[in-house]
Amino acid sequence: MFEGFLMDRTDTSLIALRRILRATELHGKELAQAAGLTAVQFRALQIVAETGSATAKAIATRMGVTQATVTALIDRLVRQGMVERQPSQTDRRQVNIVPTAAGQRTVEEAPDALQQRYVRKFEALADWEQAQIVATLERVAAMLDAEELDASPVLATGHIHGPDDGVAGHPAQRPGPKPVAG
Amino acid sequence: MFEGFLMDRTDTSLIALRRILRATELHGKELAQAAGLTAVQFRALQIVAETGSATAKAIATRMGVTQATVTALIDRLVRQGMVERQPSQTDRRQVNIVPTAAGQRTVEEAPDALQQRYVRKFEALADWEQAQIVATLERVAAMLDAEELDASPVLATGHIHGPDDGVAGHPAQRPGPKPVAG
DNA sequence: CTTATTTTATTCGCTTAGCTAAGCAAAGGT
DNA sequence: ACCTTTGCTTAGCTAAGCGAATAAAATAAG
Repeated sequence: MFEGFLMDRTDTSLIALRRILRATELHGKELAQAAGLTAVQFRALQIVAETGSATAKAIATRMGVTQATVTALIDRLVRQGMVERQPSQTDRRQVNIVPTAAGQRTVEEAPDALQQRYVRKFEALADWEQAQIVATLERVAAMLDAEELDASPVLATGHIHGPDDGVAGHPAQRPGPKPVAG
Repeated sequence: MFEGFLMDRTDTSLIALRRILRATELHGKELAQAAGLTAVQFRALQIVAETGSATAKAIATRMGVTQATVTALIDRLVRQGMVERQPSQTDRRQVNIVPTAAGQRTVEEAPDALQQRYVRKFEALADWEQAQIVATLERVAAMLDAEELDASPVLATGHIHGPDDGVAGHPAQRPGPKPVAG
């Protein structure tokens, strides 16, 4: 290959990618700060609020962590009055985590500046431009995640999709992110 | 999913974005696991190895955390034989963190599967496709990060291409993202 | 030159987040 | 009725982060 400029383009794309990551990373903190919760807590609350109720298992799967982690996480959310535990009647092993009024409000009122900014700008684009962006993003995503990899719209905070988006699918592979050992 | 009517293009693009984030997130763990370090540790080691030496302050600034955090982080890297502390002669307050041979090797040999996969696929694309991807990614990045945002190629780890690709630059501004409160 | 201020790193105590391993209780199978 | 799986919790550990309090060196004032 012509090392010269071909390489340059690869670099450029990597850097753009990095900017995207960085922006989202910072956004997470920003958003959590505004809501008075940590990013992880907010994420869990979001999942709960999205469907109105979720089991610990479901949350763990969605977040890619173990149940034990979720237990502690929910403890904190309960302590802050964001969610409540409701033992399920259909299956008494399970516990349904439901948002409190405050929790629901928190999620709904979260500024989510980043996404709003993005959405605003995206929707201001011409039709063909939008189409092109979608096509490219999907292509890049495919290049990165190689195998299929559950892409539930976790980024989507409020509004976006309807209330009862089943979300069911969730191959739930990736049993545990298995982070490094000590 | 309900791509039918509920899923407009904005949604689709957000989901693609989310896939990209997710892939990178997982990649961080993967990479760290291969290197025997956590993602954060690896990142710090990377910074140190990049320039051959860095003060705690510099690392803190680059990573956007406090010095206290860096101290503990470096402790762990020292314990693992990845870096060493070398008191500076020019300014006896500061401590230069330098990589050990093992640490240097670790950074250089890090597989960085994600990036390699991406680069491989990217470079297999037709010329116009590459150009289009670059243009779109930059556009999206601009939509997301709005303001300035030091976009140094931090993603670039073992870096596929040549040994001495510039990379130097690093404005090293970014006074400190002042991460979320606790 | 002496004193005050700022800078750099560390230590201490605490919180969040993550894991594994053990355990209990409810559902299901055979 | 007995195992087995499933769902959640507890307990104990590590990593990562913070702020506050030092300690020591480098600067700035005086």
